[in-house]
Amino acid sequence: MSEKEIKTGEIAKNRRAIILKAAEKAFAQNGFKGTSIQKVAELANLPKTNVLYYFKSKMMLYSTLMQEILHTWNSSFDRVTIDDEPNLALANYIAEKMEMSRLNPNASKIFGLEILNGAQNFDASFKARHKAWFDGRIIVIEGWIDNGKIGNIDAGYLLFHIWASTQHYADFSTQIKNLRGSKMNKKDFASATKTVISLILGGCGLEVPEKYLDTINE
Amino acid sequence: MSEKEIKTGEIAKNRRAIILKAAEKAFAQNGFKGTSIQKVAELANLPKTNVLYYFKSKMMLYSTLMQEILHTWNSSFDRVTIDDEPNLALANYIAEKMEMSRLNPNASKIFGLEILNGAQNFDASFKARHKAWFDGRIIVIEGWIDNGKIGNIDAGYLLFHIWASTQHYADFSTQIKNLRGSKMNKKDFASATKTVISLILGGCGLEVPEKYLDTINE
DNA sequence: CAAAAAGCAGACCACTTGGTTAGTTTTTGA
DNA sequence: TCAAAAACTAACCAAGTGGTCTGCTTTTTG
Repeated sequence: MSEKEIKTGEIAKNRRAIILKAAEKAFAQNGFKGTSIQKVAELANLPKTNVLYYFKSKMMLYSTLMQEILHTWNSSFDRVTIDDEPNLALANYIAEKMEMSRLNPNASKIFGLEILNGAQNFDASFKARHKAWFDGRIIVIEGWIDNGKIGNIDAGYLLFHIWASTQHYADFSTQIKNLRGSKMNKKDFASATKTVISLILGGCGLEVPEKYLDTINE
Repeated sequence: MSEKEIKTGEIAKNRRAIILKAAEKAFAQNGFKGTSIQKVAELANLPKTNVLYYFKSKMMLYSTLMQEILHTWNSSFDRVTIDDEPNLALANYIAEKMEMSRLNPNASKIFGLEILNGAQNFDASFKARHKAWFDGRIIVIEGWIDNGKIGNIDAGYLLFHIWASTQHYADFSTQIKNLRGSKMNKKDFASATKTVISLILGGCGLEVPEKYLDTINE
């Protein structure tokens, strides 16, 4: 347990977590190129060399963080089949994505930045898995269309639409805050989630599941 | 016509345009911090000092570019009133935004990056104008709701939804290309535009205007 | 056609960058 | 108790950063 392996002691785990948290904040604001190790170190309240002690390079730090983020990217929609009801499956997926934007905006931002600047740091294997997931979900949605559970719509654009409208609440939180006058709280997110679900399901000609229906006094 | 003013000769205009084009590309990929003057110079095929001859600092270059981008941000929706038909007004707005994503993806990306990293380079006056625009549009949409032209919906979230789903096609073009297997062409954009319009208008309970209806063989 | 203005670009500067080395201090487990 | 392992960090380095200065060339203009 020495030399080149990742340290697993208590202190190491702790420090690595602190550094990753700081890195998440930094990378979310300025992307990979725009973030310096020094900046991460400051946010973590550690000397720069300490950061490099735990992560051998900036790239290694970024990759580790990206790995962690992608682990949290799973959702119940992964396991939806043609036998499920599209309105509930889609509504749940949207709600999950909105919750992700609320609880983990920095992870969303990093993911968004990464794609925006060309997904240079996604390896081929991830891209392939992502495409396989996408293709699989398309098949399910098209199955719903075929057996009349949902109106005719381009399944790919529908997925893009869902990603866009939910991720927006993380990526553009600054703008939203400026325009609304204050940061969105949990209740606001619940309300926004209902609106997004209502818009998209309505657009697909689906009924909104009861649990996502608007309460009367809103 | 000397000393400190902006040069207005033919060569100057030409060079400034070339540099701005290069800067747009560079900033769109890596944001303000992540972009070096050297990189812009390379893209413009000019020595670094020549870039600094026309723009006195990196910040000045970025500000000029941002100013230009914001000038193109206007749309017919700015002038929509409560007397207009919401379905046509919204459909046109969505179509315009999609066209912007198609023709000017880099501008969209820079705008998105700027907001994502906290809108640090937007001055207070722009933020105020933007908020005034937003508030004005909210009033129009709520007017439509009040006189029954459109179902009850949170007007702010509706606008966010439109921005998100249209801007997505610029910001996430890399992902879209990877998943679809090829870059979206003009026809694909037309199809995506129809889908987005159909989703959002459908979600609002509005009829899609004839000119944005899907053709049969799609 | 010459003087003035504009355009151009190499040399240079202080500072920041990612990263290494080498040595010290702290923790841990037999 | 004490040596080995882990944690830490100051000093340092080469390369890249934004930006200036200076002097040359080209273009414009009276």
